[in-house]
Amino acid sequence: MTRKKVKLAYITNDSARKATFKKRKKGLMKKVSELSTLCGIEACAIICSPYDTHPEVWPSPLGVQRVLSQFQKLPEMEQCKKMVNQESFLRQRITKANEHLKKQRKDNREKEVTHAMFQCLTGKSLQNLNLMDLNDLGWMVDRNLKEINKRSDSLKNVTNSQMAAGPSGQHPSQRAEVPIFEVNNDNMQRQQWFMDLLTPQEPLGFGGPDEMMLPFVDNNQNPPWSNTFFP
Amino acid sequence: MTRKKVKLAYITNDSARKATFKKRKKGLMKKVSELSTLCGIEACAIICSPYDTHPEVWPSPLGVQRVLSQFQKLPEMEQCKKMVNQESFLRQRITKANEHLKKQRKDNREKEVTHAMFQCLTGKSLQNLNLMDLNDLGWMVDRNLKEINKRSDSLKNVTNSQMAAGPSGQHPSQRAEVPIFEVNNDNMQRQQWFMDLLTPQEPLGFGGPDEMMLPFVDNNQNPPWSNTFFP
DNA sequence: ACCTATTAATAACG
DNA sequence: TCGTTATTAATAGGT
Repeated sequence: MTRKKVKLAYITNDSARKATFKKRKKGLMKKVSELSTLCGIEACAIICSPYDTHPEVWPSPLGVQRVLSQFQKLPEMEQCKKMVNQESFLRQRITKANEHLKKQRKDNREKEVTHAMFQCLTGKSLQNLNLMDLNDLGWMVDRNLKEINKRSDSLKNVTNSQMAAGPSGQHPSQRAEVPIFEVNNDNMQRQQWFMDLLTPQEPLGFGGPDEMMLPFVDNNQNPPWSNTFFP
Repeated sequence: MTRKKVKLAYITNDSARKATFKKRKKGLMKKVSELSTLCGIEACAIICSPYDTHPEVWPSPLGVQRVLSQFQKLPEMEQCKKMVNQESFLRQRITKANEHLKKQRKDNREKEVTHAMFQCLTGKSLQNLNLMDLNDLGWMVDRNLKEINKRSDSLKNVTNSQMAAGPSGQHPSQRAEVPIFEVNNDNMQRQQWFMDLLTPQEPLGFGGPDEMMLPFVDNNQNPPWSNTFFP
């Protein structure tokens, strides 16, 4: 799984499949060995392939027999209970993959909005952002301001403590307790600002028709500050 | 394999061992599954542990039986041939680890000598370097000069080609074909320079007694430019 | 077979 | 236990 993310499917190219098989068989044996060593348990692996005349085993045929005997002691029904393994295993992987996808989308969205934010800082117009973009942008700006104020407060506290310990600080009276930036939590006011800003238009993304549009924008009306992606 | 390189030994801490077991069991099953899918072969894994009431298997008890039957068809002797697996497996890993160690030492050495080289560029004296250090340093300086000249030549060629295509370049007559820096390959001359430079002293490393000495320096006499580490 | 860019596995921590 | 993150390990594709 490198150079390119591999598709989990039968490799049709013969030589590639053989190469992969050799590499992965080795890797797998190593893993079994490590698991056994690290956790002090018994385990075995058996790999049958057309590339080898007999099955490859770990740790050794006798070791395999030993492990096998434990497995075969199970009554038939117990063995069948475990049968779901295969299916539930795949289900788990699908679930996990979906969760991962969701997270990735959220991360992507955050990156997009951050990008838009920096575009603003370079003076770019907000005209090309649609309502959802502005919504997310506002949410993120708020979050950032809160973090800045939080950081600012903690720095002030440190400074104050230092001044209390040794009065070498200067102009303590100038340290106000108000946030550096005011976080406006008045949604109605902001919504009005949105309305002033928005002119009827098609959604264009940040950079005109040449740039990618923001994906995953559904057309449901999301009220401002009620985000699909955030928090 | 992360945060810290793990020692391949039984994990004595109970909770840590259990956590590792769970993670690695999952990883192992995934690996078996992938190998089977990608290469279209039959394989199975059986893991016995005190954490589970019955052995964990992949792909399913029936799948295991199928694979097992192939394995058990082997005559006793064939099975025993495979017995060496375990031992030869470990031998291979030891060999590989040693190779890795060797490579790491070489890399370390290269970093040390590079460090020394930059120290020189900041005007630091070479007095504290021993013969082997100077030897390696010289080797590396030469190598770098060669690369610089090579790069210089290729750039010149590009420029010349461009000038041939469109004569917009200027002062072509000033482009000499001599290297920017002359690489001195006369070992005898350099050896003399060494002798002039060296005064009887203990080996001190680069930065005086507070800095680490260069490790892996054996006391055998290496003739200049006949390196243990390089190339 | 070896190399290296890249992804995957996972140890430690919260 | 679960999720996160820094780091190491596995390995796909290329030489």
